[in-house]
Amino acid sequence: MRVTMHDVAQRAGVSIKTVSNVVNGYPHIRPETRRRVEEAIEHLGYRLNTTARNLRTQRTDMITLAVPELRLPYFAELADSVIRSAEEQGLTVLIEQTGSVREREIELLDGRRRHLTDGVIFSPLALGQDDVGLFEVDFPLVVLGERVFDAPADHVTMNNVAAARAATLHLASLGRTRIAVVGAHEGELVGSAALRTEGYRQGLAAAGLPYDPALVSEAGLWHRSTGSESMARLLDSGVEIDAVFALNDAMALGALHALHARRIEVPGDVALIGFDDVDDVRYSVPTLSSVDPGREQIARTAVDLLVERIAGGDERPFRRVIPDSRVVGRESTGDAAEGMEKVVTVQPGGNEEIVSPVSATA
Amino acid sequence: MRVTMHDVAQRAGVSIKTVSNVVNGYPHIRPETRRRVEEAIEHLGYRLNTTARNLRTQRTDMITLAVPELRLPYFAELADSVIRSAEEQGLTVLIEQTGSVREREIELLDGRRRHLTDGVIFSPLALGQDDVGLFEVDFPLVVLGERVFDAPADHVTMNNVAAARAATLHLASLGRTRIAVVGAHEGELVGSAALRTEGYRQGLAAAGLPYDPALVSEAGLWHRSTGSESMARLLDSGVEIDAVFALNDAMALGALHALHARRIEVPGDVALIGFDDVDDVRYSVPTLSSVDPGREQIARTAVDLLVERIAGGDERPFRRVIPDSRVVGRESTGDAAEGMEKVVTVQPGGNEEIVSPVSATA
DNA sequence: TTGTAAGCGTTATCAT
DNA sequence: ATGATAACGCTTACAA
Repeated sequence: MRVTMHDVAQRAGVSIKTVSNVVNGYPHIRPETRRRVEEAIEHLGYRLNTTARNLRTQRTDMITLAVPELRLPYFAELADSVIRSAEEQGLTVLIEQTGSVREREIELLDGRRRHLTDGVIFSPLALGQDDVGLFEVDFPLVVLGERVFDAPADHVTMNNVAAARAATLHLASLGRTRIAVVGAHEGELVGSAALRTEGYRQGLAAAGLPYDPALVSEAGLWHRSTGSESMARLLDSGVEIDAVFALNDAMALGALHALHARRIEVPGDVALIGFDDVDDVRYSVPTLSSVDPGREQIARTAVDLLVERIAGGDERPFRRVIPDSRVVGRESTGDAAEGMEKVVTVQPGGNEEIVSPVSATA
Repeated sequence: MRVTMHDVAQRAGVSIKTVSNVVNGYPHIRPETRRRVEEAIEHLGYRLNTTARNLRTQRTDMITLAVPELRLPYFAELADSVIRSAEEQGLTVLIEQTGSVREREIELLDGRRRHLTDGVIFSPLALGQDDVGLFEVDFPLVVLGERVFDAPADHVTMNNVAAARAATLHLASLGRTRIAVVGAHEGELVGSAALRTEGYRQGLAAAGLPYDPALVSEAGLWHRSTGSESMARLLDSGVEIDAVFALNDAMALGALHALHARRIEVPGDVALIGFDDVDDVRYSVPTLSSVDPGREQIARTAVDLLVERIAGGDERPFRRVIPDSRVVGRESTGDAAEGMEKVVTVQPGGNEEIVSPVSATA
């Protein structure tokens, strides 16, 4: 059988409590006692049983991160950042892939796995504003993204409208007047697509450009393939275009691919900007301008909020945090080359921390 | 306080054992009893406490996947595949990022977290053949990659030498004679770099081309940035080049970037092939030829082997499995465009399953 | 400073 | 088909 604290205690000639104290770094232990215990631990190859501790303490020191898919670079990088932040707080991260499947996202909230981790950071993609009721859960929860607002939970999101507006203005500032959008979701009122499209319209208006529906191209899932297809459709439609705002970087890379296939020069013929500022865009040909939504800050904030909730009980109201975002100009909008990107902060002060009117109930 | 089985039992007027039976789908229960229990569960909002179950059953139904970094697309995609395979077997995956830090990799093997999950799939990057002794652990372990061979554990790896040889021959078959390597590790005898460089040399020999050290460029970590720098050094050295074999895709994308920065045409002036076949390469400009090491199969096999070890005790000898790899020709080597890649399987039958001479001891 | 004993919420054994 | 009860390995009052 496995070695337990009892075995260690026996060999060291002390009680199990003393072993526990040593293992947990309790300070008031006679050096000689500590030495004997440590010797026994070493000799027997004892390992603390985390499960037993978790049961007793009612904590796991694990948190769940639920994202659609790790193969999407944005979420891989987000996961990386969350894992690092969690580690600094002594937490281990369990990753759930929902695959953007509605049932899986619902399962996540129904508490079936309530006792597996101390809390959940959840980036929904299938659920929407209508499902806001599902977010009233009895465990610590931090919501990410733009699908659901005013859920009874802390929320870290981004300044989508303002950032998209800035991206559009960045294209307009190059003198481009036929600015297309790749990745729109017709008819949607919530979510990244709706908000970024709204920002695009505001940007056009601010630049004095007309809004032309023919310039807005749809894409379902925001992958490279759909971006490529969405761009291709736009080009095949024969509409005149001199700039493209892809609503995320994956689609921007796909769009770049489609443009290249038709021997259209970027940024010569068509300027291009994406959204997310993933690692990829620094090494595409040409390098891609993008909007950095403050991913690092999102991850850190989410972990911090969750840790507060886990530790502090449920006394404070829910918060919404919006990190700073920045437009990063690279070659695809004729900006500086590697290492010399042109960076513009979107709406400084936009990261105001809004205290939600809903009070905690969890 | 939280709702436990006791509370459910009380409300349903049965014993706790019966509740447990219902929860675990034990078949021999009177329908009426089951109904009452289910009503009580529903009414009280009871959730099974996984931690308590884990303590009692000595299983967690979780496995650990330890990779260097999720932001490296290869590992993000591997993690995705592992999570999916694990899920099919009812397992949850805990991801550890080692950051290729030696101490962290050692910690992983020292069993400190022994009881957190049922087993570990480990892709080492800092440890090497000299550390093979550390792999003698008392928990189920599957090793991935090329850093360590003949460890006392199951091992899923790839046919590095043969695949690199095939990649090199693919370049030679285009009539290229000055084939460079990006990403070599001078002096190393184990690991992907050494094996792939060896395959490169074999490929040259098979094509009747001389080996020229001036064509071999180093890179430490295999990132886009280092690939770009490694390529740049090669170009700055003035040596004549008409093809490049980048030892992974990240570096290939970096190399593509460096080539473009110097207005060198791919594949016109220089043909380029990478290794890993990550999603990225299908959407770069031009699309990138690569070697698919069978990532899906690697993930599935690793999970299967681990599950066997967890379930079956330790009776069978350790196995080494080598999935099929394929050379996928795309635009960067003048091959067909999107959707019509030229695919060549490397050494069919190369996935022989070698039973290692070391017997199980775990 | 260290020991004793109760209990965390399950599952498993053995009755009945 | 169901119940009583003892573990699982740890932490934590409370005692000493």
